[in-house]
Amino acid sequence: MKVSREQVAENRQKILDAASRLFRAQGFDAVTVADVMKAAGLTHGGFYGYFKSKDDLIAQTLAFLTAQGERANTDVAQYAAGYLSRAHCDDVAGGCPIAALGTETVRQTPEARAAMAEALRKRIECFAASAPQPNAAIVRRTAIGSYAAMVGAVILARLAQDPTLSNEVLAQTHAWILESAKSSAG
Amino acid sequence: MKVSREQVAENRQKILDAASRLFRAQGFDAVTVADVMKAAGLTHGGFYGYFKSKDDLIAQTLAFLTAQGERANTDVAQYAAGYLSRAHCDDVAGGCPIAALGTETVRQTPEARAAMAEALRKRIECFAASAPQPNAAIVRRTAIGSYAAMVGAVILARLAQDPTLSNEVLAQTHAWILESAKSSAG
DNA sequence: TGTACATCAGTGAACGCGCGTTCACTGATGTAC
DNA sequence: TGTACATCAGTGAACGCGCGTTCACTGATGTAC
Repeated sequence: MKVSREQVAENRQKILDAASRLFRAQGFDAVTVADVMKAAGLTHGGFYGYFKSKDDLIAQTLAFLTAQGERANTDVAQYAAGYLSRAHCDDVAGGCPIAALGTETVRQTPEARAAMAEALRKRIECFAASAPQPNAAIVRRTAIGSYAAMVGAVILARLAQDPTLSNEVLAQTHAWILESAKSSAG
Repeated sequence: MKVSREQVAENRQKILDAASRLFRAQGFDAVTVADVMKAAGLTHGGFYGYFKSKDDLIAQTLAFLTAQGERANTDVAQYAAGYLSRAHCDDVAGGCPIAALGTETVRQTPEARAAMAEALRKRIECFAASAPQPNAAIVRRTAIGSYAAMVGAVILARLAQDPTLSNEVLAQTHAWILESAKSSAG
């Protein structure tokens, strides 16, 4: 049955919310269109009223997800403290989309990749803009190096099966980033 | 028809070789058992004479792949130069399995994850063992931080659609790693 | 060394299943009067 | 404001298709004598 226009807008959000959590938790291939619709409280047949295809859903979910991430914490040190916490590492479904889906997104449609590429560009600019250093080249280097280390560390920490090693990867990378930022600032 | 024992051993290598390239290039889900067997010059029916299941192939391919990576370059700086080169970044099919399959391996069977976890542990130990520094804590921190940054940088560089940004991520991360290693050594 | 036979690696058709996608239908919504 | 009707969001059965996996069969291998 037909539903109100407000309901339609709300349902769209619910679908994107459900998809963004499911994709991060299980990956693009393991999540079915029916899974997403069920998690949003709908049946699978209605899906194509909202999206052109599953690929379209993937692209729009990544755009939705990376747009959310922009209410940002601009300071590298502060961002790193949250990013490299055990809580973030354990929360795959609610955490950074690049750390959850980075390697598989490389093989998705150009539309899907564009969302990630844009998020990356903005994140680096955001870090660089918030640094107090006068030397722009060093600021940019620190922004890029720190961000790469954060993303890599969370992926490695999730791969490590030994909790001790996993914690060590997070903690040591965190310390390393803080030291590097300090030494290039001084 | 039956084939010689040597041929069997050779076929097994061909299957693992084909799988290791295909999985890195296309991901675990997009590659079918038939694709792998065809690339190895066989038909799909013979697959189950070699492996228990597709999951078993995945686990054994990762073990095969990470065992290969051990003929290592132990020095961080030298390793980073190759790892952060454009050639390595462009060669997804032949490059680092963690950079190609890291985020999707987190969701694979424990056997598959174990291969990656073991490779990670050995890589860190290898970097740490080759460092000249007397302070073991700093050595380990540099090993972990540098490796995280390398893995993250290649994933980010592959995600960036703009070649300029992609190159910048590789080059700046490389410079950042060299600087960090120097400043903690001095 | 030669011969006869059991073994078993490889083949390709077939299976079941679950996926993305389509579609005829339903009934609440929202518009026209 | 009330009524009549066109619209269209949502439903669930159905569709093709491709996947992982199985299996009866083939014929070269390698062993036993």
